[in-house]
Amino acid sequence: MLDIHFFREHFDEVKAKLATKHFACDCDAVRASDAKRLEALKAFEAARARQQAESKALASLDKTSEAFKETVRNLKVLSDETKRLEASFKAAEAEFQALWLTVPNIPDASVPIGKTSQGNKELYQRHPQNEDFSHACPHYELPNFEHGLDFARGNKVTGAGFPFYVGSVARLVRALIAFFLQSARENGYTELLPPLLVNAASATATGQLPDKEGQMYGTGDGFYCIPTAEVPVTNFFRDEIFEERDLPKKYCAYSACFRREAGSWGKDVRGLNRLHQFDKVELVQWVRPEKSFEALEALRKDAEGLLQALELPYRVLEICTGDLGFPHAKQYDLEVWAAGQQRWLEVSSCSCFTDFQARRANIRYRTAEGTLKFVHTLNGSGLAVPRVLAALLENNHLGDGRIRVPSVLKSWLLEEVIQL
RNA sequence: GGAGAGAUGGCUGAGUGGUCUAAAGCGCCUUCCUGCUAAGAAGGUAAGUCCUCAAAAGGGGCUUCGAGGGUUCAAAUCCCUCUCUCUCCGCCA
Repeated sequence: MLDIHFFREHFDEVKAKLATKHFACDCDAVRASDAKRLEALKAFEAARARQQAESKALASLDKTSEAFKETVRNLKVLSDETKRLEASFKAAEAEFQALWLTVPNIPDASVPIGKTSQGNKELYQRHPQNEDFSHACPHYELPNFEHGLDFARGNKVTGAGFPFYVGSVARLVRALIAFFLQSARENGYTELLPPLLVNAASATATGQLPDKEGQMYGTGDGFYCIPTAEVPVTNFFRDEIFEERDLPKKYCAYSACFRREAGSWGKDVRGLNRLHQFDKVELVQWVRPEKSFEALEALRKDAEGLLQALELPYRVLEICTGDLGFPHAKQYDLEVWAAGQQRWLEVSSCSCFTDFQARRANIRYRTAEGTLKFVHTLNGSGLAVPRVLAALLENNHLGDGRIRVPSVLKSWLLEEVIQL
């Protein structure tokens, strides 16, 4: 969430900036609700202060005296009044909080203005040397594709979007995950293996709730299957206070991710392009506020390094205001080129949330001067497996169903070529 | 799943209706003392929020003793519900 004081004092500016995002957010209603709640708060606190002062005086009176009985009679009236004011404050507060949670983060001034993904800005492309796509083929049309990726049985066992990875493809997936984690370690990230279910408080802290409830699988008893390891990992330090000298904190985690992908359909969803369950390594950082945008660039380089090592062509997009996520202040997407499908596939999203998540998750640090401030949080995929796998299968196809394995994976996968 | 015991500040832990403005100890910070160190002395040491103030400092109000509700003029304290932790038993990868 935002800083309410900043919201009050820079109302017009905040309102204008939020309008460039595509989230429904009634700033005027928020402001009115905030004013109403403050008024109710003051009335309630004044009444409570009066009540407590009299109550303190009562304690020193003889319980059998007439003065005692008289004071109790007065206090009964005051008590009723306080309770009435407290109830109306609580109602106003609840109304405000519900509204406040629907206010998205403010986009950073550097973010390009745009209404939809059409407004995203391609910063650059990177291509490996000796790029050769002469045998490229959409991965779902490769000979014997179903041997390595069994969608039919996944469909039988669970449903659409839950494939089995078989044999050499399963080992390739495992190798990719291991490579991603190893790289993260070399870049200074501490590995976590997180819970795959989280509670509502965690999902709220990272901004999935209440905004994206429909995108998550719920267990029906208060838990949600994580849509990304970002959720458990960012919440790892929820309600905690760092010492300034301990920042930045850098953690990474591999996890399965579960997404309903409600509303997605058509050509996009073929093969590995969009799954309900997929594997991903996530990078998360907690940094000092003045370092966050610098850290975002470094984080993006960490993710880009993986694509370079895998010798995959990719491009970097700067996401515009209209395509920016709810808690995001600034975001880059990395898209890999899938030569068979002739299209770009998003494999990483690197984002700075400024203090928006930290405020919700109550993650602070003590400055050298001893004051408490909210940290800034960042995260980025490093990377999402299925689309990287799709690009490898398509770009590295040797023309006969065999797939060349990038040499960087040789520590985890002995074969230089896999056969579907 | 069954039985029992618990949840208090950075930590340990006292507190069974009103002087709780939460004891005491530990830790930490400041100052003093002392060749150095150790020891000692004095003081300080939660967070959130609202008000005051040009701002900061300072001051004041309110909230918070696992969470929520209730009883009462008044709740850390009594009652109810929930969550979590620990011990024992059962089951189990």
